[in-house]
Amino acid sequence: MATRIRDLTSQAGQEATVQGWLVSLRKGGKIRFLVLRDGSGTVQAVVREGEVPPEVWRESGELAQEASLVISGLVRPDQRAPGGVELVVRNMAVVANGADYPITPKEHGVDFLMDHRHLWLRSSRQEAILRIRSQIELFLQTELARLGFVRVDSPILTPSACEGTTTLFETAYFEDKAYLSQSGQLYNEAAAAALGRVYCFGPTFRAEKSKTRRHLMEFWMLEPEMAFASLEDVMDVEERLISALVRHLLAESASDLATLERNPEALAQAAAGDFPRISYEEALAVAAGAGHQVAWGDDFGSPEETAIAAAFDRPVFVHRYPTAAKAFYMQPDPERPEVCLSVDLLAPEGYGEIAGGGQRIHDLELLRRRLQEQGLPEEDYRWYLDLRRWGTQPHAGFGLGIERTLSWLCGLEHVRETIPFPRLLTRLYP
RNA sequence: UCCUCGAUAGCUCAAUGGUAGAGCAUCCGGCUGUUAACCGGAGGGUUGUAGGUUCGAGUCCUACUCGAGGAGCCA
Repeated sequence: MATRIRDLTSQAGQEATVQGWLVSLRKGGKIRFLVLRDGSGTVQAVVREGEVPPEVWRESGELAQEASLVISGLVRPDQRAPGGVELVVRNMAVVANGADYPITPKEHGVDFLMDHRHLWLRSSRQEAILRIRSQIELFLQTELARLGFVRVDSPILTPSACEGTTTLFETAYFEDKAYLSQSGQLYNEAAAAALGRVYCFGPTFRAEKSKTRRHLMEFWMLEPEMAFASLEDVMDVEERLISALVRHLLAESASDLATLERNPEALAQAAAGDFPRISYEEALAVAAGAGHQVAWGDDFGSPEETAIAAAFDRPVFVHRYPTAAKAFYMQPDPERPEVCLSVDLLAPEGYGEIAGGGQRIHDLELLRRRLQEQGLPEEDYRWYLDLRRWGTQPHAGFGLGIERTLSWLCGLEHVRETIPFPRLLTRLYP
């Protein structure tokens, strides 16, 4: 079994074999430096004429970027080697050489990189982002399990528009039509009445013609749902999850964050928890103070969200939006029915809304009335209404957008880098 | 759908309306410690498409195509 490059430092003075891809080749007259990567790290391999078989010497001079290699040699600490350890090559097998690799160590434009996304993934920045993405997905699920949540997968093919508002991708379902899920929430509510605390995690689809750095047509959402729970419970769980996640990443993904040049100081406050909780009306005042006048009843646009978030040093909850501005299932505040028990979590530094949720309507008649008011056909929601006929209870949940969260945590310019193969308004390739 | 900006070598970019260039990549040569190595040489172009103005258009005008950022909508 070959050694992974990140483990080489512990094998100084020993022979080792590594397998990987050529990042760069620097040639002297009788000495060559091969930088190799294998997904766990990079290492410099040194080839000297006369110290390797003649065919290895010849082949080492003909290698192209991204050639795949198996190299064996002596692991030797050396101040001159990047990372402090290098591999003195004794032998090398060329698994595959190449030519004219499109992505060079120089600058490239976005369109070019997106066209070569399948190769772009090999760059150190993309590696770091994908590792952090994996950490986030793993950690959040582990943490939810610790809190007693059960993962219940919701369907991706759905029979009709669940929320009515957003545009759905339509697909053929034999003689019928089906739509790609835009949220697993309604199904989560059914599952929560079975298991108490549940979450779903999977891709969601929005056929909106959005073309900004915060939008994808296909993105991943983590949606917890709790029976016998309130708006306050939602904020408690969100704050606990996010702050624990930030602490986890600062500890476990420090080197990847460093690769991305993400300053840990920018995340220190979020790691501390204690996220401010302000009402929609308080948020209106904050926006107005920053020069953004929003009329009561209107939702915040992106510039307003950014201004509100900028007033705080950590993520901020904005709760109790106008009922009319939110989805039909949001529970109106019993004391003020014109606002509902909803909450958005806004990330700092202009990253905007990363989570949205709230308390759901549990009263059958109120829910029917809200469906009617929004012009939604009751027969489409028969099973959803059933949840209020038998064993109904106050329940609440939220959806956390993985890509926006990742974008914020990594300090990225655009969510397109947070998902391996982004689906954008004008891009379905590769 | 709307607003703004853009498209020149494989890539990133230059070029007062007057002979289309550079760096990187590629190929050839040199160099025994390189760090985005360096030095010398070579090849590489229907300037997004179609029209127009002009003695002359990469440059000015019109339309279209494609892309980027933003708005709306949202996570």
